[in-house]
Order: sequence, then C-alpha cells, then structure tokens
Amino acid sequence: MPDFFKDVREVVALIPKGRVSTYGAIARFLGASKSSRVVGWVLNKSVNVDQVPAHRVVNRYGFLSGKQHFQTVSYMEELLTKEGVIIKNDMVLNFNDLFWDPSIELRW
DNA sequence: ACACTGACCACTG
DNA sequence: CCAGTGGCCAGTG
Repeated sequence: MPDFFKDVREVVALIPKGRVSTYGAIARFLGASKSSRVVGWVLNKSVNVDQVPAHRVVNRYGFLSGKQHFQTVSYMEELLTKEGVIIKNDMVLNFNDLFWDPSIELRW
C-alpha cells in the first residue's frame, strides 16, 4: 500500500465528528507534491474502509461532490446529518464555521 | 510509452 | 465578478 494512501486516511480519520474538511486543505497539509485530485481518488478507493470517514470531506465550496460514490446517493448526507451537520441542496450549511483545516488545527 | 480520466483548485482576463 | 484554463499525479486501457 503506497504511503499517500496511509497519509490521506490518517488525516481524514482525524477530522472531528460534526466537522468537515476539503480535498485541497488535506492535499496542502500533506505537502506540495500532493494534489487535491489524488486526495479525492484515495477517498474513492477508501469507500469500503470503515475507519475512514470519507463523508467528512467535501470540496472547497462545501458541496458534497463525492456523494455519488457512496452506497446510495443519499448516504453521505445521512451520515453528516446524523453527526449534526445540516445539508441543504447538497451543500454544507454554515460551512465556514464547520470547516476543519488540518494545516491550522494540527499545527504544533 | 501514451493518452485520458478524475470525489480538485488557483490563477487569469 | 464571472468563466475559462491549466496544473496536479496516480490509475487504467
């Protein structure tokens, strides 16, 4: 298993319940060599991995761009709603407040 | 080896 | 303030 798989999953696993992060934020945190596309791709391959809360990762506008890749198209929204995140028209409400940026939150 | 495809994003005009 | 564009990089055919 390539390292970046582990890296991405590690960061995603750190996103607190009820918060969301973005592909770009994770990519930047992992280093300039990583692209946000690759982050999305890793999550795509991680759908079946329970330990990775892929539903907490959205694009920079708070849009649920990955919902189509879950078991059902409403599953991502269900999970987030269950955690207290309100979704309206596939968008995270109050996204700015819920946004969790690893390069800020994980700064030692 | 080559071209194309993404759960993306920053920059430009 | 937009829409367009180009870079990003791993996988797939």
